Amino acid sequence: MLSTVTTPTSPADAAVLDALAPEGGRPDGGSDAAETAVRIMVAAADAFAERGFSATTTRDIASRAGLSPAGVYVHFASKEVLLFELSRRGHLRARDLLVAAARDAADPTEALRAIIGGFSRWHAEHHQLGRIVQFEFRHLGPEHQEQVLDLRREIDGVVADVLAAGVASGEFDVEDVRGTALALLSTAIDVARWYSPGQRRTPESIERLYGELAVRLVRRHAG
Amino acid sequence: MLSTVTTPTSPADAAVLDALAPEGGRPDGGSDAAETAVRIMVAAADAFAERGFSATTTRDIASRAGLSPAGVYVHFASKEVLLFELSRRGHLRARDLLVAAARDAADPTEALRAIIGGFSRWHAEHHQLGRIVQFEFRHLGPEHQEQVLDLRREIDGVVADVLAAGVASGEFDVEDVRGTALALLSTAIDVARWYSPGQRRTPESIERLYGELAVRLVRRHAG
DNA sequence: CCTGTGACTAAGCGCTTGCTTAGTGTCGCG
DNA sequence: CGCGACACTAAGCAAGCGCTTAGTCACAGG
Repeated sequence: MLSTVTTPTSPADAAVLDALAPEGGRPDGGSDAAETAVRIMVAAADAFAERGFSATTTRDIASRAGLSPAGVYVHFASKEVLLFELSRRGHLRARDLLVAAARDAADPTEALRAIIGGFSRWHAEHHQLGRIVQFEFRHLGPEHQEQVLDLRREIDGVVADVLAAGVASGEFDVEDVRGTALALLSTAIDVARWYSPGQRRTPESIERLYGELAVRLVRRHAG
Repeated sequence: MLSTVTTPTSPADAAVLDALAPEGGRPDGGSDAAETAVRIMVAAADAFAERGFSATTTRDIASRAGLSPAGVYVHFASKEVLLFELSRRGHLRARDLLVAAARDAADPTEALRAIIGGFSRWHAEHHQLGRIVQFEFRHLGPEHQEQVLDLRREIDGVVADVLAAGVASGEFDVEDVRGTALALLSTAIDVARWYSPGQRRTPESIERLYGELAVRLVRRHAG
């Protein structure tokens, strides 16, 4: 809702760590260098989501990660590079989620429900990372913006493809495919802005509602 | 005028000025003090929308407004107060727009089309102010946040009321009124994030599409 | 003419910023 | 043991920050 207050995000959610950790399961404890890098990323994700990129100091990130201010620079060349790494990993995870959901669905209707519901749920569960991904984009340097834009175009493409497939099969009745895709993505993305944990709506209920609304929006009107 | 070098205020849209200027028409030229205050607000809106609140310096605002750094403080007590004034005026205009659109509509269907279409168009035309209103909220002090929240609750209420009226009249088929209102507001709000002038989509086409999508989303399914 | 008012500037204060430098402690390996 | 590699810290630098202070200037009222 418009009136939802953005509460300070609680530190070090398992969800954030989950979305940042490397692909394969850790064999034992993991190397200390890589572990520290992840701890810095989690700390930065917390701080950026709570205060925004520009209002976050490197000292704040360092102390949340249990390091001295200089310790961050052993693992990341600058605050901007740290933002880019968070943004890149966040986009990758979100894209993989969408691609898998679209691939596994039986028909365009179920595909649309799965991708919009899933994307909405992702922005709730990973609302810290989601905020960074969606709202701190402008603080990336030009070449990092370009790399992120490539990933965004992939995400847009998945949604547009599902809509086009539904129109082709006759399940959907959509005049403006790209405009409708834009509106659907907006509902999911905006979840990251208003969601905060511990409120009435859960990621699961958001997934259900938003998946259903997406299907309602595009279905052929039998009347 | 790319070649215009000496203009202190860069983009300074008429749209921004329009949304910030005082209610009544100016009798003659307007007092110089009030005029300067508006010039500062326009400069700050430009800068906040472009770089974000924290990345904007008071020196940047001052130079865009053609003043020395100290000149800003004659009219505004602090950078935060300036943000609040922009946020407050932006919310007021948006609220007035919604209330008027809902009041003037013939039935709930047309009311919904008017408020969601109009709100979307507003976020395109005033995308600078829209970004500040929607995305810089957290940089307000606690009591200023509270004042803005009151306005947001009014805006939420207008949408929920229209949906409830449509359900009552039988025009709409909506299971979760507040959840659907949330999703509809999200599409409109998110326009401020992605819109930029000079692209293919115009504020008018956005108004038409998003108004129509809103109606599609809630209409009774005759099948 | 003098005086008061108020918009505005030049200069700068105290502090914080992102990041660097020089050095410390601990480790694996020969 | 010695040695290099490397994660990490203490201290600090240059630059920039929000905002203040002391004063200038144009002008209205008398």
